[in-house]
Amino acid sequence: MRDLSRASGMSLAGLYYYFESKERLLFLIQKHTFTTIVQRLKARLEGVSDPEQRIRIFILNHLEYFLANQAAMKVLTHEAEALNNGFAAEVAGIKREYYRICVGLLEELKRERALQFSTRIAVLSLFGMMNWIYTWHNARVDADAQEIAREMGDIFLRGVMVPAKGRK
Amino acid sequence: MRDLSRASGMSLAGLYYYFESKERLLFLIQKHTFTTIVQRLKARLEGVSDPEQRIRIFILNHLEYFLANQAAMKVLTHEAEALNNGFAAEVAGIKREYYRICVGLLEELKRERALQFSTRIAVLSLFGMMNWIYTWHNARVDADAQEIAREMGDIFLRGVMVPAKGRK
DNA sequence: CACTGGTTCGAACGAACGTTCGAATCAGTG
DNA sequence: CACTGATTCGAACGTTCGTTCGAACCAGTG
Repeated sequence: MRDLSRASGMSLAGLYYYFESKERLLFLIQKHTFTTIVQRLKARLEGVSDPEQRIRIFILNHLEYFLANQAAMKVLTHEAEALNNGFAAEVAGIKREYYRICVGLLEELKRERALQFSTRIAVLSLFGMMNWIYTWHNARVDADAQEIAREMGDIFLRGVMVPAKGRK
Repeated sequence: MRDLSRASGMSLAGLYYYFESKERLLFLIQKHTFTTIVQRLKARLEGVSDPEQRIRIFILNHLEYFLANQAAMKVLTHEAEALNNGFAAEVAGIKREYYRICVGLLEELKRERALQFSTRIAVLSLFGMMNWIYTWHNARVDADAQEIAREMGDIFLRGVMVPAKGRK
C-alpha cells in the first residue's frame, strides 16, 4: 500500500478513502482485468465461425493482453489465491467462464475434425504455454504478441490435430 | 521462518544456528532442487539416443519431480526472483544449464527430422505447459505424471514436427 | 569432578506492514 | 460571509516479520 501511495502521489491514508482494504483493491483489479479479457475475446469471436480461426483468436487475445500488461499479469498470477472466500468466489466465477469458453472452442474443433484428445489436458497445456510468457518475454529480443500467437498456435493446433482413427 | 520453526519442531532461534538467513535457506533449497532435477535427467538420458524418446524422458522427469513436490515447486516458482544478486547468479546458472539441455534435445530432433521451428519459442512453450501444472493438478481427479507426460508429449511433439519443406 | 565445544531456546529488537483517526483543506451553496 | 460535505493527509496504532543475544543445556574429554 505504501508503494501504491508513492506511485500514485496520494497519501497512504488517502488510498483508504477510496478502497476500504488492500484485499478489496486487489479484488477490484482482478475482477476488472479478467472481465476485460473475456469481454474483448467475445467481441473478437463475433462473426468468426471457423473453429481453428477461433482458437487462434483466443490465443492472440490472451497474449496481447498479457504482453501489454506484463508486470500486472505477473502480480495477478502470483496473487491468484490471496483473496478470502467471499472475494475469491466472484473472481473464480469469471475465470471459470473464461476456461469454459476455451473448452468450448476446443470441442468445436474436435467435433468438426473428428479429433481425439483430452480436452482438459489440452486446455491447461495451452494456458500454461500462454501464461508462462510473463516469466520470459523480453520486448527487446522477442517478437510481438501477433507473431508469438502465430507460433504457439502452430505448435498447439498441430499438436492437437490427430484424427481419431489415426491414434494409438 | 516462524512457520518453518513450528513445522520442524525447532525453535525460531535454533533455525538461525543452522541457516544464517532466510535468504540463504531459500538459496540452498533452490540449489538443491534444481541440481537434483538436472542430475536425475542426465542419468535417465544415459544410453538413450532416439531424439523423440529423449524429449519424452525430459518431460517425464520434469513432471514427475513437479508433481512429487507440488507445494515446494509452487513456492520455488513464485520465489524465483527473491534472491539478491550473489545467490541469484548461482541458481540462474543451474537453471540455464537445464534450459540449454532442453534446447539441445530439440536441436537433435530438428536435425534428425529436418524440422523447422523457433527453438526458443518451442522450449519456452514446453516449460510453460509443464510448469503450469502446479496451478491445476489435483491428485484426486487427474492422471499421474506418466500419463500426463505422455499426453503433453503427444501434443508438443506432434506440434513441433512439421518438415521444413512443408512449411509456409 | 571441572571444562569445553556444540546445540537449543525464550525473549527481545528494529523494521515493515495494513489500517485508523482526527485535523486540515477545498469546492460549492445559501 | 458562514456552513456543509467531500477529500486529503500526518501521525500513530497494533501486528507480523527477519534477526540477534545471552543464558541454558548436553555430550564427551581430561
